[in-house]
Amino acid sequence: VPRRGLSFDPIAEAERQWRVHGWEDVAPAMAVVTSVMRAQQIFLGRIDALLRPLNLTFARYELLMLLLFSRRGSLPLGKIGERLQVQPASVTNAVDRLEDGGFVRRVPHPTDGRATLAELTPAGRRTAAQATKLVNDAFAAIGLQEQELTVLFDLLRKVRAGAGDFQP
Amino acid sequence: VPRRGLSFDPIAEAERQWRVHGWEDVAPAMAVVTSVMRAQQIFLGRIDALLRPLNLTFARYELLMLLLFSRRGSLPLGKIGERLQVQPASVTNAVDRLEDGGFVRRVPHPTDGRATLAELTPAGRRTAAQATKLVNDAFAAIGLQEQELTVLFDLLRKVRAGAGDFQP
DNA sequence: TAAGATTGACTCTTCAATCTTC
DNA sequence: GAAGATTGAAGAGTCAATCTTA
Repeated sequence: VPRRGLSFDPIAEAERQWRVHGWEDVAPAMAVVTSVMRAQQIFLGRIDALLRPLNLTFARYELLMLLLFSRRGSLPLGKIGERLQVQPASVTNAVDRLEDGGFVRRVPHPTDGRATLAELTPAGRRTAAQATKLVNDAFAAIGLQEQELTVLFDLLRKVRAGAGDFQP
Repeated sequence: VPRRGLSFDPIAEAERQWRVHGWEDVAPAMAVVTSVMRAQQIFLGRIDALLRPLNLTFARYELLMLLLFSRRGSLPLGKIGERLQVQPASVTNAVDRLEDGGFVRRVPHPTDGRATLAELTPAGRRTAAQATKLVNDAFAAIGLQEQELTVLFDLLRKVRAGAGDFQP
């Protein structure tokens, strides 16, 4: 997305405004929240654009990779939502699309009549590998050094843990 | 959102899987991208929940604050989109809702017949102040120290600049 | 009763097409 | 023709309600 860049950083400018208006104490946190929002928008836009030709989105790609890394190439939908930290409705939606694309099959759970498994098809396996090549290029293009990535990850991990996302 | 936390970090687990499957070189970047996605989800969920009683969302709140910080309390919709880095359609949508809520008025641009201004109403000014109290609490609850926030901001700024978001 | 999954209503986002005015 | 704004369609997310099975 070659949207023309601004001649200044709008988030830095917003932080300045917060300070000017007497909220110096929360200005840095505000800037961080806004930066996270914007970074997410950038990442998602890039990756979704890359994956579009494969009939995938980042959300569906994550689901595909989770299945690929699973022992049997299949998982109950509930387990998927738990791992991906999304609502059941989102899992249903993503699996619907993946099934339409022929990447996944719904299979009844062998022992629990309430549950459904999403199972990778051979096409799903192939496409996951193909998509990973594309996505890896996008990851590499982030432009941070190994150590910076580690610091960034650790800080965000602290944020997530603080929000009760998992037991640290 | 008191969703029960997992007993492990699903993103750290995903990174481990990437390493196991031979993508050690991109695993840290993958973990960062996923962490940003998740942090955004957390922030947005919290803030939107806080603002819901005021009939605001984070997107609308940002627009309100941009107007509040502007010289005249009004800006052309195009300028708003540029500053907030969202599409024109998103601005139209947000202004529609804010207008429904009585926080903003559409006013014809005095010199350019094509353009429209969004102008704060007195209620909009009051509500913006009220919302800021709530949002500031959420910001303060991030749980990072001043210096950590600075480091986080700088790293994300580098990511944004690398994506061509603005001229560094 | 509770768990697993689905559905429908709603919000926010993007994109492409359109309309008016410069 | 190009800029500013709006519209409609499509995707993904939330929540609340529902249906089936344990």
